[in-house]
Amino acid sequence: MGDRAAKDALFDAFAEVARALASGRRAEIVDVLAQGERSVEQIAAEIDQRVANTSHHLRAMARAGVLRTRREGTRIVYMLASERIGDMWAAMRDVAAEHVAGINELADAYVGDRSALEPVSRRELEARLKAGDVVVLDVRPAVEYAAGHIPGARSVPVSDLRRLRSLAKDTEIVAYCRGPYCVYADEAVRQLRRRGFAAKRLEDGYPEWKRAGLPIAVGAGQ
Amino acid sequence: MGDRAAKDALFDAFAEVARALASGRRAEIVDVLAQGERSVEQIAAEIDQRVANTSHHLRAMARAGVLRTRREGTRIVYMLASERIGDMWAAMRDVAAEHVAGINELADAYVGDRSALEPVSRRELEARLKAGDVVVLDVRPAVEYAAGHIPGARSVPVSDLRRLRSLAKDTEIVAYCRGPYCVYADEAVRQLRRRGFAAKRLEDGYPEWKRAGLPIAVGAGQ
DNA sequence: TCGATATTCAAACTACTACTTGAATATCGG
DNA sequence: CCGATATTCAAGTAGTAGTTTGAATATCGA
Repeated sequence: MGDRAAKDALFDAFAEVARALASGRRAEIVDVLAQGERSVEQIAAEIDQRVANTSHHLRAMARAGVLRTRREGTRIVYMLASERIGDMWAAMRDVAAEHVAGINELADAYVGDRSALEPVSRRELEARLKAGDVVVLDVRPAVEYAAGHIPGARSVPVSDLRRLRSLAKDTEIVAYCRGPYCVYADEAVRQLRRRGFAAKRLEDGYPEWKRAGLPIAVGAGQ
Repeated sequence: MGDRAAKDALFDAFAEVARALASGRRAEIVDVLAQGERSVEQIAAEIDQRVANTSHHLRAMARAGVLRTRREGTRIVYMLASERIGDMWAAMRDVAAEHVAGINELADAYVGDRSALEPVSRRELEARLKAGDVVVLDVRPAVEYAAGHIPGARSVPVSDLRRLRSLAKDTEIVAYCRGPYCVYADEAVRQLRRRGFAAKRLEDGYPEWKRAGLPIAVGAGQ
């Protein structure tokens, strides 16, 4: 007991969890799976990688314990092993946002200039939802809405946004999507503003809302 | 905006934070620094590594943003960049405890058999501290006690435990140390029991107590 | 300024990791 | 059982990480 070899082995095991997220592509995978389970092919498409390479990453992560699989007919569906993985990913992202030099420049390069988008905090959105003076749009793909969304939000994937007609010009709109580094809500807000609506984005996204213990709704509804 | 290269760069930056903890030795370093700042030499001693190698790890971690340094005369003192690093380490450890196959066997191999030690939860210790029917011992080195401890706890490093005299045989003792995988409290409980005391250990340690937002005290006192 | 102490650098070796390509395996619908 | 689809395996390459050794640098106290 207490010898160096045993201690090393224990901490190596802890480190394996970090190693499972210690590559940009694997971080992307966790970010995608935080929205819900996906097949290998879907994940490969989202992270812009070959299927074989994606499969390799997925298996490694599953071996490390952070992912689980389920068979669905001919395809294998991967998912986060538990919600605690999402907590860890959020902690990691927050640490990066706080401490990694240049992360803001990288974020800007990816999401573009956000200064005009006036992000709304969770707390503020919660209050305004209660007051009922805001229309909330979930601009993620419809399957993600169905897997869970903010109660009262309407599902309008960015791709369908043009078809949106039934909104008074004077109602204020808040759009949300996958998280702080997701561009769907940005795109939606820009488009809505061009059409004359008063639109803002939620500062983060659905997973953060859920993680904060705020009420959620599930199903295709609305 | 939104192109693959920018997205890859952003997520690579997130991954760098994970990479900073993706080795057993670096995980040990975070675990040590969660107790308070340390010089390179002290850290090297705690993780049983050469100073040069330790320095190498420390610099890499500082470059990634998870550590900060301070000069103190001839030595460089390293510390966690912020408490959020500790949160991330805790999330990582919890994920490992929940999902990594064989982690319990590795932990047993390191800390020995704990089944007889009857760990006490934070909640329970809090209640019993309020009721005043328990003696709490902080069995970490004295400097760590001084950097922060549970209010009302008495500082008795394991090495000094033999000298402890002034305790009635019928008072119940709860010992705590650095965390769930720290062996000081285990050793203390075993020793106290051999001497006829009713001793148990806190299930985790001081950092978890603090992270849970429970009251803490600072200073050499008592 | 000089010696002692603490830390970092440089070079070298070994081992591992990410990604690609092409083949192999498993399931489903007919 | 067969073909089509989805996923995984195997082998190879290029690049990166962990550790060791010995030298270099920086600060302090005299």
